[in-house]
Amino acid sequence: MAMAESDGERVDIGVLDGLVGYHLRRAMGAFSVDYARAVAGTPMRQGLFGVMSVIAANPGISQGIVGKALGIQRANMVALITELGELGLVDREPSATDRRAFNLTLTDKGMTMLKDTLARIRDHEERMLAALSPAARQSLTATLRAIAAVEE
Amino acid sequence: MAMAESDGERVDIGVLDGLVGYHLRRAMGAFSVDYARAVAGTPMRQGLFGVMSVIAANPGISQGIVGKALGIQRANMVALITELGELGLVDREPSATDRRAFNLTLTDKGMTMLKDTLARIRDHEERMLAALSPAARQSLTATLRAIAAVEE
DNA sequence: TATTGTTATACTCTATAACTATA
DNA sequence: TATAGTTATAGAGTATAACAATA
Repeated sequence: MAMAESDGERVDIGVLDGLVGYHLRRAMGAFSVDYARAVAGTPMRQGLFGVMSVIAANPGISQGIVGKALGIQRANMVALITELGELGLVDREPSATDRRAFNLTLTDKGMTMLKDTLARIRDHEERMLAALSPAARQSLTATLRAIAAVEE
Repeated sequence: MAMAESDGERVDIGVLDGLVGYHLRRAMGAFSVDYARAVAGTPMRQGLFGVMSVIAANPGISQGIVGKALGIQRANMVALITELGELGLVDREPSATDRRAFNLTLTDKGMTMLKDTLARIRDHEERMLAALSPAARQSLTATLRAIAAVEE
């Protein structure tokens, strides 16, 4: 028990095996590796895709609100939005009501990129979750949502 | 539906909400924040604790095997082992059978640190998983293990 | 005073390539 | 020739502090 693959052997990882946080970390790692493979050749990192998804669902949204929705610090949003602008995926127009803020929208190119990337991600998720029944997937999502909500 | 907290409002995050990878990311983020709080004032980052757990379970193990067990690259193990050595938590002795390798063991201080940190981590996990039944926690662990195992 | 976007900075985790000394 | 440990380096994510312009 409490083993991890290593060559052909298995190594006891000790108390770590009883910790949910460890398995969460490893699952995240596996997901990230396969995500990177899924979007290889495109500039769509996880953060960029997330931002685009929120903008698509809320045309004209400000970048501060996008950041809050995704748990991304204001300071870290800047480079993401700049990059999406340079890629021609997002338009940034001055807000008519608040001269400090910008209204973000996806360009046509951005909408196409979002759709294409989503298809790649759906394939990727199917690979990662192939062993899970639809019920198990829903249960997993609900559980992860409950965990993420623990942020007093 | 597909909302995320933001001030007092909720913002539609779009297609992102249907992706398990997104929720995995957010759950990991919440776990990491609370982990950091749990071990504040100690040097026990997640990686260091993991390495110590494997060494404790396998006294005399080499650092390459520890890395393989945890999915940590050889190159990235070096700084971890160096740091644990400087903290006086891990002993590194030359292997009698392979002059390239070192045998790793926890010092007494290391064993105490492992035990103390484990207590903090158990409290932290209890906080994060309070809403989940024992059955739900077991199911979560099994699911995460299955996902992490998808690494052809 | 508070907020939006910004710059600068730093820490952690992860990844690859190339070296050395051994095997 | 392959392996253990190492060095150097780079990308990505995340965190804080401080500033200018605006509210």
